[in-house]
Order: sequence, then C-alpha cells, then structure tokens
Amino acid sequence: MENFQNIRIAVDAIVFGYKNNNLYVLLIEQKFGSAEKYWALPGGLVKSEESLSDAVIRELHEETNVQLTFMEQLYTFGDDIKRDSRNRVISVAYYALVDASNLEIKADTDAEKVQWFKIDGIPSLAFDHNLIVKSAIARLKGKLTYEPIGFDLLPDEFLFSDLENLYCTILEKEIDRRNFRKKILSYGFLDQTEHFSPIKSGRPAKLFRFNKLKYNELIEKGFHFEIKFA
Amino acid sequence: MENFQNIRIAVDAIVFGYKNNNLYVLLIEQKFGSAEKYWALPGGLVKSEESLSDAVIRELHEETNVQLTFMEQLYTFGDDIKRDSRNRVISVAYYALVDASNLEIKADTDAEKVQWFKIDGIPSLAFDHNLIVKSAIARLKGKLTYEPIGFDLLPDEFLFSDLENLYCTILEKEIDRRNFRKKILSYGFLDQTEHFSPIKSGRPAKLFRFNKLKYNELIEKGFHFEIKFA
DNA sequence: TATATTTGCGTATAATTAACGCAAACTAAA
DNA sequence: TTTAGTTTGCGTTAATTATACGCAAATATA
Repeated sequence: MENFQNIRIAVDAIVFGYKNNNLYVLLIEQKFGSAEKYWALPGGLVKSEESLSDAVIRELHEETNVQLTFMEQLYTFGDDIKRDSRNRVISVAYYALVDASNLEIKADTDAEKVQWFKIDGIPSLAFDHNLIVKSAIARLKGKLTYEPIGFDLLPDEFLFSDLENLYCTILEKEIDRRNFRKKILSYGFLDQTEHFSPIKSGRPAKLFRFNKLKYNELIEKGFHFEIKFA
Repeated sequence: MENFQNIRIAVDAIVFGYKNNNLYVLLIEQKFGSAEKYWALPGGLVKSEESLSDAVIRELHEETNVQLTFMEQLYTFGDDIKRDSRNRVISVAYYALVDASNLEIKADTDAEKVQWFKIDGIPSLAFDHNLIVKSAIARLKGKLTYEPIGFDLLPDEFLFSDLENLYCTILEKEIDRRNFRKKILSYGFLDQTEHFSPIKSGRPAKLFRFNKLKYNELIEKGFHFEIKFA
C-alpha cells in the first residue's frame, strides 16, 4: 500500500545538569520494550492531539519527575530508518539546562531507574541515543559562547568562580580568571548580592545573580553576548 | 483508541536563491489539496522507507525540477496541531542556498507553477509556511556571520563587490567596502582568478573563487570564520 | 604569627576593528 | 581629446578590545 505512512513520531529529552563542577546528563533505564535494561534518554511517542513541546515535557515528567516549562528543540533524527529495530520511528530531540544541585529526580511509572551520568562517562545507550547526546553536547558548547545559558546550570546565586569553572569544564579550556570576570561584569547584567557563600578557604566571595531583565534590555539595544578564549 | 498515533510526517524545502543583488525563495502553487491556489513551500509526506533528507530532496525535485544533493535541517514544526486543517501533520523543514542566476526551475507533476519570490515580497502562504520562511531567514542571517555560506549563493567566480552586496542585502546593513575586503582576504581562502568580469563601469575587477579545501584546512587548525559590522 | 588560598581590582602591551584617504583603471559624455 | 563619473585596490591612523600579568585584601589553618 503505497500511500499509507507507517512512521511513528517520538520525542527525546536531553537534560543537562551541573553540580560539583561537573556536567551531567539525565538518563533512565527503560522498563519496557526491546531496549529493556539499556540506559536511554527520557522520551516516548507523541500523542495525536498533543504538541511536540508538550509531549517532551510530559514524557520527561512521567519518567523522571523533573517538571520543566520549556525545552529547546535540538534536532530531528529521522535519517536512519532502522534507528528503532521494531518500527520506523522519527525522534524530535529537545534539550534543557538545569541546576542539578537541588533537583529531585525519581524513577516513575515508565522508568526503572533515573540517574545523572557524567558527560564523559555515558554508557552505551539504547537506539541512537549516544549520537543524540553527542550532538546535544556540541550544541551546548556552541551556545555557551554566544548566549548566556550558563546561568541556567547554576543556582540563582552563584560565585564568580563557579561560573568560571562551568565555562572551563564544559568548553574544556583554560581561561584567565581576571579577564573573564572583567568581561562578564562589563556587560552589566549581573547583580551583586549582599550575601556571601559558605567559605571553603581564602577570601570570602560575594554571590552574584543573573538579571534577565537587564539582559533583555541590552538585547533590545542590539547587544550581543560573547565569550571567547585564547 | 488511546494508543494509535494519527500523525503524518512531512518535509518542506526552503530554497534561497540570489540573483541581481536580491535574495529570493522558491515557491510553488499547489495543484491538489485544500490549499489549492495558495503559494507554498515545496514539500510533502515522507515515505515509510525513506530517510528525511531523501524525502525533502525528492519532493523538491518532483515539484520544482531543482536537484540538490544536500539540504540542512532547519526546524521541526509540530506545536500547532492544526497547522494543516485536514490532519495532524508535523513538518521537518530543510533549507539550502543556491546561485539562482543559472538554475532552471520548472513546474512538474505535483505543482501548478514554480517561481522565485523576493524575500520582502512573499505572499500569504499555505499552512504555517510564512512562519517557516521567517524562521529560515533568521537562520540564514545568523549563519551568514559565522559560516562562509554566502559563497553558495554566488556563481563559482564572483566579484568582491558581489560578495559585499550579498552581505549588505541579506543582513540589511551598511559595511565598509575596504575593511570587508581586507578582512575576507586576510583569511586566505579566496583564490584570485585571472579572469575579469564583463565590465559595467569603472576599473575592471578580478574574479575570485572560494577555495573550500583551504577553508577546511583552516578549520582543522582551529580557525573560526566571522564577519561583524559596526 | 606565619602560610596557604581565593578574591577583587589594576595596568601595560598586543591585536583587532573602524574610519577614512587616494591613486589606478576603466566608460561615457563633452 | 579631454573631462567627469565610477569602481577597484591598496594604504594609514585612531579607537577599541583582548591578552598577559601584578598584587594587596580577606579569610582559614597550621
């Protein structure tokens, strides 16, 4: 039957989390299906009357208990027609960045286990999910340099050294602490709070806060965020 | 029936063309369907055993006679579940850049007419295609500044003034001719040919050619293309 | 009290960008 | 044949931005 389209459409969620100066991805161990016992990205089939973005947020919540309001579309994987051995499945991948230090994850109805995996310690995943994660990491690295998305990975109030470590860790580069601070502060979208962080050692450091309003005002005026390194 | 997924998957092609110092998009007038007599993007349903990228290249060829080997994925439109009034259809949009000055387009089996439309004179299109075109233009503008894709819109051999006009036209900005030339030449991926272009007026100008090999070598070494303006 | 550590601010130099000058090489008009 | 108009190709200078550091302040710990 030539005209009947036998294709299913799914969504997959890449949730990046940051804690203890490391980048993580949220993975689940599936309960059902041929990929049982493999770790995989949270995700599943889209319902007929449901938008793609609703679908991915729903699946993520059902499988990991993580409740987001927005995810950004990454890419649609539909060139390998055997990426799922059971049926032709096209997957629209979405990603989000969260502060993993205070987020409760728990395996829910559809997943056996839920766990954060360090970005450099991701096991062999179900379907083409290793490929999807790889392309999400590439996107994250790219965006980090020209959009202020790093703040999404940190708590509301953070140290400059945390921000600096985040950039070093994710981009795998050395940066000059003093020039980095100077540059970011010169943009004027960080507010200095009156709080100090619980000290580890050395001089006590003020906590900063990303001011999204100020950032949006700057964007209106044609401002363009950019962090480059040597 | 809760589990049955009643969603169709389509592909749409945004083909940008450049000629006479203007940017164009290729549109068709549809023969069939509820959107008859509306102009629309070339595209159609994906076959069950066909990759997404094959599908969009096939549809484009069938409808416009334009034969491409590669299109880049733009975005998947699937949030408006009524974007097609007949059925739930999710569309994966792809785009490509071509030199429109020597490309033969012709309406084929599936289309009534095929025509280049100037970017600032696009009519009201079928479905959500105006939205798709808008987002493709935004992507093109963005990419133009950090990837050397402008050359795809020009003939193999081109004048510096053509390249300059292309940037001015698409980005809608004034640029300094001399600084622009200096910067692009400093990258070292343009070869000067021995040919001169048929002269309009003024001093005869040498034709240049984009050397993709040299560009790739530079990329290997960590080079990063970028064109910024005041 | 001395030492190690991290923060916060500053300065000198190199590199890049932006703004503009001007002669060369042609066409077309006078 | 000259003159005016146009576009190219190469150059200079000032302003801005990036890079590479120096160093004292503020704390914990030995």
